[in-house]
Amino acid sequence: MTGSIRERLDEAIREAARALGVDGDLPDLELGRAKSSERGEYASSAGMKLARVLRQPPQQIAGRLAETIAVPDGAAAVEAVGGYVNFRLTPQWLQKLVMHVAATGPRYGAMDIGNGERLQVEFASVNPTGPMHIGHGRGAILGDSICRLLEFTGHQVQREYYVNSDNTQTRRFGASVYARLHGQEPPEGGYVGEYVTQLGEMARHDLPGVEQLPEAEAEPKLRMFAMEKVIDQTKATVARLNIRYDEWFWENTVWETGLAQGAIERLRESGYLKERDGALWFGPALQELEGEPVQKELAEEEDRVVIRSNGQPTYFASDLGYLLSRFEVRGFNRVIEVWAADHHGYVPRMKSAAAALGIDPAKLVVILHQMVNLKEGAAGSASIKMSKRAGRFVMLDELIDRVGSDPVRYFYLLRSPDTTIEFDLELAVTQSNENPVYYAQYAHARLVNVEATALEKHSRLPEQADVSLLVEPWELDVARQLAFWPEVVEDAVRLLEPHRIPYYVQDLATAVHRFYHAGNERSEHRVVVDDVDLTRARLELCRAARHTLKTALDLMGVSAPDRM
RNA sequence: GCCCCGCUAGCUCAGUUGGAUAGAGCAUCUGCCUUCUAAGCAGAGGGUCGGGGGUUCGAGUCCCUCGCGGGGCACCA
Repeated sequence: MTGSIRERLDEAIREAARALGVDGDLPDLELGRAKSSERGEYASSAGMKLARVLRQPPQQIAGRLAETIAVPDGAAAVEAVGGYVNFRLTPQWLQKLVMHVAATGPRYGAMDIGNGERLQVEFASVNPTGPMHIGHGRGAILGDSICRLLEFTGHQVQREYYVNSDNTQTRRFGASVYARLHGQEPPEGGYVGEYVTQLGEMARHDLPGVEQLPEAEAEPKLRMFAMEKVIDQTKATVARLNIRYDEWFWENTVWETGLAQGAIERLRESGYLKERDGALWFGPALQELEGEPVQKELAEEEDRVVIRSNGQPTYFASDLGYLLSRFEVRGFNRVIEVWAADHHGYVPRMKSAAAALGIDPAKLVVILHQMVNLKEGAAGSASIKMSKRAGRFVMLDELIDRVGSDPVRYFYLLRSPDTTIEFDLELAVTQSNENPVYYAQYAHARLVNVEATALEKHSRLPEQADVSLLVEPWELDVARQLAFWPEVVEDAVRLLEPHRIPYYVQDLATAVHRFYHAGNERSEHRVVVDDVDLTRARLELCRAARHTLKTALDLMGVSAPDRM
């Protein structure tokens, strides 16, 4: 039983369609979850889809499909209604599924989609000029969960944090620390947060003599010192959120290893670079002049500076070397970038750079998530963009302190990357008790508890569960939810959308709570009853649900406590 | 001005390539704890899916257009 039941039903109906004489390309028969459970769990609009090809009325086609189709394992009863073909999962199949899930345990839903593909996910790479704020938390949690999903589905994932160490921002940061060290205000465009002053104090202590050095000598030392402190803190913050990185990759290494220089050289030779106004520019449009067609998407990209007229490279130059590091030196088949929406304009530039370097731009996948804005003001109406430079932000650590890692992760993962989050810290704190994460965790804790109770009461339970005893609607409802899990994983991975997981968890937890509650209504519906066979069968269901709940929570990086 | 994202119940949001009466959580209201965990269960109210056109058997979903909100359009990242 690998893959989703949805997929197997889809194959079955396609086969039936071919048997009806549809040859050549089959249209998508749109087999998916039925909107209303009264019609079963799955439905296909195959009748309508094939009406044109078969030149028959939809109703008739659906009827013939329902007669022809061979559903694997007797998984579902098939019924034609109008032009639709509806599938209702059978109790027998659901019962068998419970056994399968209980036996598979934490691996239920895991599938080999990636075939061991080596890929890198780079996420939450913040300028090392200050602590992470709640906006960065979104990218960090999203990226981490994407990694978990990919790992769960047969990909070999490397998790990377790119430390932007060599740029105008970090130099301003160094200059700001220098100013604070000398009791001065940070320079124009510098960093004003309290932590800058603290970094200055730490430097005074840890870098003896730095105070006496002239700025030109002191600033690079202070910059490096401050960046390392910031990265140390970033590592700690991220660890609190149960986020793991394999590599903290420093930008300066692409220069020290000559990768950036090599990339520039390669582009120069292939005619993508030109000098203008004393600077070196990258322009994919140049290639077109030489008769080489350029992909439309790339051709729209404007020229970008690689080396400034003052001789300093831009971050873009580093990124060229960084591309080579990942695709050529380290040989990842694909790289997934998780960026905030304010970087969206950078996507075509990176893709065109990749193409110019001879890297398939399709292998550079960019996931954009919208911003997290601060909600402030008496009316609570003003939406403010966070700014590290201006010291106007809510630190991620503060949020974790006040709410806790699990609710924070759940809160962020619940939202699709496409929606902007208006964040109100006070509201988040007061509402954390209503965070749906507890609902799911409680379901898990209940299952653990009831399983323990069962083993306590019955010292000897049958080895094998007789799952045919699982006949109550609330029991089969749990099994039904379990049947949906693999397709949820499929969709979440294919679309790289982890937010599908918490919504599933909510549904599964609801089924579990109802199942449990049936025993509160009438004691004969409890898991632990006098009848050992019945107890054993329900225990099997508990195990199956508990494993799946735990697995889903794991994919979100959320804990599954044994008691609450 | 150009580009990207959003607009769905009072609030916060789901809704895979268009499918049959539009969903969840929170909030509000009504019931349910001597029982395996009440951080729970059952029920109720609540909607012109931002407005207007279009495409077709069928549109929250696709196209056009307008409005509102967020984010970009650097020799910042």
